[in-house]
Amino acid sequence: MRVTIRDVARACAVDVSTVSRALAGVRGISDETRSRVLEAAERLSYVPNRVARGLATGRSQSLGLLISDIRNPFFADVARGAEDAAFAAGFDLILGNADLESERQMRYIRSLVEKRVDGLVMNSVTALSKTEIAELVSYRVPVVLLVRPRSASAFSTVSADNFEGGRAAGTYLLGLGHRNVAHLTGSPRHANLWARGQGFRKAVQDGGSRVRCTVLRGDHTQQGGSELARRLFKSNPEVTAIFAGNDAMAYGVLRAAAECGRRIPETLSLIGFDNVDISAIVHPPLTTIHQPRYEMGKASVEILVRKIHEANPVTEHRVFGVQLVERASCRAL
Amino acid sequence: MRVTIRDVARACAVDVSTVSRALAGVRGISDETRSRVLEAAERLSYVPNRVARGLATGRSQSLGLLISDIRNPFFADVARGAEDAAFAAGFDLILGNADLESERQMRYIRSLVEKRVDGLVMNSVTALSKTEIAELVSYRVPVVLLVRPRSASAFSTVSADNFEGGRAAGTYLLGLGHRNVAHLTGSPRHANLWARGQGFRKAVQDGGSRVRCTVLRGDHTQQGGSELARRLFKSNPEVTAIFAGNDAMAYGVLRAAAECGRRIPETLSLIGFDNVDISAIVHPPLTTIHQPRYEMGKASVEILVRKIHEANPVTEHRVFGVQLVERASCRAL
DNA sequence: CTGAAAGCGCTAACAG
DNA sequence: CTGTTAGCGCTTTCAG
Repeated sequence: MRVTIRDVARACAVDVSTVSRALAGVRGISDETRSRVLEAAERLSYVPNRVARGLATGRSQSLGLLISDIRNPFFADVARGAEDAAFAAGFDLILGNADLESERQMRYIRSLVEKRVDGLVMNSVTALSKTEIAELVSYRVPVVLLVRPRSASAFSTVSADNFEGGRAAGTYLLGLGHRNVAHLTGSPRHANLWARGQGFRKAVQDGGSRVRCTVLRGDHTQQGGSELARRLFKSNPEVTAIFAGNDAMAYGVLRAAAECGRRIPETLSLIGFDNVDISAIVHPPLTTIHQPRYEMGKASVEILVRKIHEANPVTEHRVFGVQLVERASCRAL
Repeated sequence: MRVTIRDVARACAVDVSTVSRALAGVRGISDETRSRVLEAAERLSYVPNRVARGLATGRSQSLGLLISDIRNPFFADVARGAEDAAFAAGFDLILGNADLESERQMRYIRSLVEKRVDGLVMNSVTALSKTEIAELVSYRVPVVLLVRPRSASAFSTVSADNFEGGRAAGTYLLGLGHRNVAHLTGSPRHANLWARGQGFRKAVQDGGSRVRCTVLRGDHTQQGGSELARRLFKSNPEVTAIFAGNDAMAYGVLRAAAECGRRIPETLSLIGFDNVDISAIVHPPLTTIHQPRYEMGKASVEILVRKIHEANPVTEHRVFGVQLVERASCRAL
């Protein structure tokens, strides 16, 4: 049997409540008894039982992190930021990979609620139906989202300024003299990709009427990028610049370009979005839009923790600025 | 106040213990009362409290995953495998990034033990001192390690066959006709890297006396790979093939080679270890040794779960085969 | 098959 | 400042 608070109490002839107080480090206990208790606890190698504590206090000191896939480097960075913030605040982080599948996502949510997590940071709720979202809300657990849903909601959010990023990409390309540009992106239901596209479109519109802009949609993966690029090269061979919805797609473009004999950046400029680690390693080094992933993860649990501690929590929306990282995949016309 | 098992009991005029039995799905309860209880639970939107259950049963149904850094794609894959296996077995996974810092690692271990995790999968214990390991053992929590320590220990392990991988790299290079080869690696304290080097050395020895093999040690990072490569090009300019201890180092070599005007694979063959995702994207696509990361993560929690359920658990050592993935960074002499 | 009762280990008023 | 007294919500003997 494990040594409990009672054993410690017995060992120094005090009540368990006294031990509890000493261990909790509250004031209102004499220094002498405190150190006596602490010494005894140490000697008996007492290990507090947080689940018992959790039952008594109603707080588990753990948070849930529900993302689509930790293997996506974006989420790995976010997770690290989240984890560091949680660690600093004395919380543990329960990880869930939900693949944006609503059923899997709900199973996780229920499981986490049963474990009484004190809060939840989630990738997104876009895969959830209205009733599922209602269920989530009914659990009354503080939630921070990493994707700002277009509909208003009770959840706090942390996101990057995707719109501005898209616009920056557009003005950069136009500034380089490109007048026949393309945007390769994913499903319009993907809020982040959508905002990037909108920003890009805005830049193009502001660039005057002489610029041609073709938009192609497909899978927002390397594979998808390749396919779209090939289609683009056929339908609009005069295109001189591409804005890919994310870096993965940009790598696909890189591939397709190599196969189709289009040299980057000599005859085709390419800009991505994300600034994944390998962007600097790939050939040619990819010009892209950087979003502060680690900071976003960190901020999301900081907001969450604040929300947990506050009496009547406010829903907060924090958007992080993005930054164009100029490398070698774009060239002036 | 949340609805508890008592509310459900009251609602169908039975005792809480009956509700408990119905919910647990044990036999020895009439189908009629069971369905009545289940229906009431549903109607009241009862959400079981797993921390209370945990206190009563002594099991938390959660596991700890303690790795150095989730941003390392190797661990991201492992984590995903671990998470999938945990999910399938009804366990949650608490993530900890310990950076191989012993203090941080111990803080996590203590915190996880306080939370009464049912088991622990850890990257490695090599950063821990003898007393720290003793402390870990004293907690009597089932542990699976992802790095097989060279010393015997009470922990189960899951690892890749690093020795065989190193040997495969060596025989492959020799088979290509290379007779002046180099191995760039990290600290000899890093058990995996060490085994790879030993395997490589073995292949070289088996290759006869006419092959020259220089070994350089530094940081096992891209940066480190670059520096070692530059040093190598100075000290042994006739080298025709390099085996990098991991892919990150190989990328560093790629960089250094480009800067020093050595073309890969034309004048220099390069082989890595890990088969990180980008290996296929980088230029030239990297020939490397693949280890089944996802499967290793999966296996580690499967072993852990088995260990948890068994009465007198056996420590198990599972080693996964590796595979040479031939791409375009090596050429016959 | 079901109810009663006694905890699991800890916290939190409330007295003294 | 410390002890007493109730629980937190659930499981689990032990009777009936």
